Amino acid sequence: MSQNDEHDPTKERLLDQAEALFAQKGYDAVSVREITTAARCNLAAVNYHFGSKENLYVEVFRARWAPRAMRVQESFRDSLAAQDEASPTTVARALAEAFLIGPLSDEERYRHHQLIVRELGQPTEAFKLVADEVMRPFFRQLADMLRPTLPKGLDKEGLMLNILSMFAIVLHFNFARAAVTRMTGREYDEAFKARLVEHITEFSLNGLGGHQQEVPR
Amino acid sequence: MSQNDEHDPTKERLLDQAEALFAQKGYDAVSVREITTAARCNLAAVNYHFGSKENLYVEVFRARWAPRAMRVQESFRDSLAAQDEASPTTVARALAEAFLIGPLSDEERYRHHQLIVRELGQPTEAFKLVADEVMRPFFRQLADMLRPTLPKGLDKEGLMLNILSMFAIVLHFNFARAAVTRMTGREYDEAFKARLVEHITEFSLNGLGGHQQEVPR
DNA sequence: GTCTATAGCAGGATAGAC
DNA sequence: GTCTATCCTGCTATAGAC
Repeated sequence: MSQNDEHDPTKERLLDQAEALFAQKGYDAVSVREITTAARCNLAAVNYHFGSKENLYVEVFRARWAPRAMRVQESFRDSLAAQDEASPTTVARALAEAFLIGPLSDEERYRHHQLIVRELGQPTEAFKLVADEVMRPFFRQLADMLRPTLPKGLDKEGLMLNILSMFAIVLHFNFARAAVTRMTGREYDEAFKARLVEHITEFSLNGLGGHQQEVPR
Repeated sequence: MSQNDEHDPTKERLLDQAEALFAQKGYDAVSVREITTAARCNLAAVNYHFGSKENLYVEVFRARWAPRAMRVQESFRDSLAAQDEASPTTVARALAEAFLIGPLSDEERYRHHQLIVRELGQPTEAFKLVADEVMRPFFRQLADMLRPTLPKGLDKEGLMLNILSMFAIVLHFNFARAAVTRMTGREYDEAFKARLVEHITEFSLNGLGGHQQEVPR
């Protein structure tokens, strides 16, 4: 915590296991004992390295969650850069791809979205970091990309609402897997994820309206 | 629990306070002591009336959450019935109105969405009830309404994905108030909720595409 | 930096008086 | 049906040996 922040193996293991458990069960349902056991270290290690359980939670966001969010954003920008222009179509598709397929493993994606959705509904100390250093800059980029291509009548707030809605869908299909599987009967295999990317792209562009035409790639 | 299920005042107060607290903090962060104190009754009352804390949680969904979901669905059907036909436009608008304005007080809406989103992300015993008795029948109704009006090329699964996406947006704007307020700078007053209904209707119909034209009422 | 041991308190649940 | 008293387990955090 004090000087050599990275590469203390115990600290790293604690962050890994804490993230997995906080994501899976939520902050209150996880005990420090559970974390230290999973990290194969001593009970006192959390307090030694992070000061408190709460601090460890915030540190999970700083040291694990936020960097991973950056990887997703980079993946998004990369697949956009491969396109000729940033049309709403390419932006919507790149967004869906980055968040549903993207650079993360299934396990990482699961953790990532469980953690953020919990923060969205019930913000804690970690939310400042999430909002100010991750969401706001990314939404600003998206707004800058989309603004020139969308109708003039759309004000700044309307643009933000559009972005939030696209996000809502992407988050939901990652977060509510259990419910989606239950309602569609489909597991989250590669085929279904590809199907979801198609759907999200299409819905983000045309809503219920435009299911006739193909979405250009 | 055994015979006269309703109208035991203590039991009712327990359900009310338990719901409020579970919604606000999540199951694990709430203690039985906290609930019984808020309900102005004895610590032992939870175990007497519900057998256990976990059972009380499930009972909150059965006796409070599900009936309220039914009220929202009725409100949706009522505002649709006032329309000439169930076009995608009227369906989308009625959905947004039912969930964002609808028959619920702000407090009820808050509880309702906190509880369901928690279940969506991390299903418990209560999820069976939510999925089988509330979500699935409602989605089926929506599908029946929308099917005749949408393009023929849309298969059953595509229709379900569209419905899930509309839901994702509606849930998100109720659940992630804190984040939405942070990103837009707007409080959830009547004006903003009306704005959100417009946005959701428009986005559900046309996505990013159709912001030029007005949405007919 | 990692360990053991333990303080100190809060949790769910129950027994039994009323 | 409601209460008090209490059991027992588990929790976070810390002190101090190594």
